[in-house]
Amino acid sequence: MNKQSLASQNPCKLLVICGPTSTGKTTLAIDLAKKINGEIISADSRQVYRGMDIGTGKDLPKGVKIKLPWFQKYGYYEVGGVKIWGYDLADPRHEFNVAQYIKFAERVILDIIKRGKAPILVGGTGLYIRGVVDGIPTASVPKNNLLRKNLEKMPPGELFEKLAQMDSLKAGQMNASDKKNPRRLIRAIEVAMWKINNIKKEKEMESRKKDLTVNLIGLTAPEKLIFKRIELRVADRVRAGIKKEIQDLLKKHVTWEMPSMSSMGYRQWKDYFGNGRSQAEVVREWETEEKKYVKRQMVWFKKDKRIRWFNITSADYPENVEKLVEKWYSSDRIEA
RNA sequence: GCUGAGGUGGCGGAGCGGUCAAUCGCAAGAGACUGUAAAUCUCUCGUCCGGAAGGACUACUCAGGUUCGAAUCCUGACCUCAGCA
Repeated sequence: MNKQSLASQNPCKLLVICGPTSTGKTTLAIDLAKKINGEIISADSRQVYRGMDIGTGKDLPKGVKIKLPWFQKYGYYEVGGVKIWGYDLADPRHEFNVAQYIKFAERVILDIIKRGKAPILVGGTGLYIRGVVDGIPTASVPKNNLLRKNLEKMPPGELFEKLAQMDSLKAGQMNASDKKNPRRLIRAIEVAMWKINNIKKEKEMESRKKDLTVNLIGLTAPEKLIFKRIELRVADRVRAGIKKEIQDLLKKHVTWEMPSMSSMGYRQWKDYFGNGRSQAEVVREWETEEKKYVKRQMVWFKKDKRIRWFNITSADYPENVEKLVEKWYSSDRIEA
């Protein structure tokens, strides 16, 4: 089979811009979108929550409101004439997960392509990007609250034993770290159990295939610079009113235990409200957490060899990205 | 100046005669990740050799002392904090 025919089988092109936090992914994406007639889909596990704007860095210009087409339950923001999807998908009182995200993203991407525009997936949540780009076969296996509750208190060793009995293959694949990770073990058991009860569906699940050609672009910078930016950004967010944002959330019955509130820039304030923790301390910890997060992100992204990295300290990086992207869009060739 | 408490690894903080290179937490470094992913989890963490087992060395403010043996007991010096002046 030659390249031409492969290309015709894969008409959908998805540009991905990823990388650690505060490298200017969205800014770059907006500029690119203007040039290639694109629309942005945010791949960010926190920006999906409504009312969590300052802390998650949605960076929306003042007064911009979400636009909700009457026939859809999700909408977009328009920044500089560019549509951004993927914000405000969920109520912060509810939990949100990759499966929901994938479903959402696939629908929007398809819609964007149908309208003749170029989808640009932008974000720092590696798992969400992977979900869209490569798919996660077990993502559709629903959670089982009763099971989770029952297993909650079980020590990792016992959980592992249980998993080994139900799905020895999966158990064998688990690495040393995950064998001690209760959350992962419980999910694995959940999946194993579901498979036992849904043998037919499992086959269907595996046969689903992606019909996308992707181009992954990563933005980086020297760690020092990223850290500096983080400090500035945290200070900005305090100034912009993160405290009020949190108070508003609390008023709307969002509580500290909810997954949404485990976000950086939120959870650190818990003891500030009530336990007399100082703002300086909150800010310090917030900065530290952001820095640790950058490292985790890099560990994740580094492993994906498809990503082409651009250092944002080189003055001509936007041009270089642009050139690459334009070339990619104009060719039918599939990227390796 | 007096009285009380205390000085332990980058920080917080255990240990209170031997099993202590020193529980634990944080920070730091490395890494994992297939429905919570900004989440969760793992490993390393005095120095040197070793993949590890292990070994060598230097350590619990400083200086002496008691003891077979001291981070742990005694004396003094320096410093910190709290209360009284």
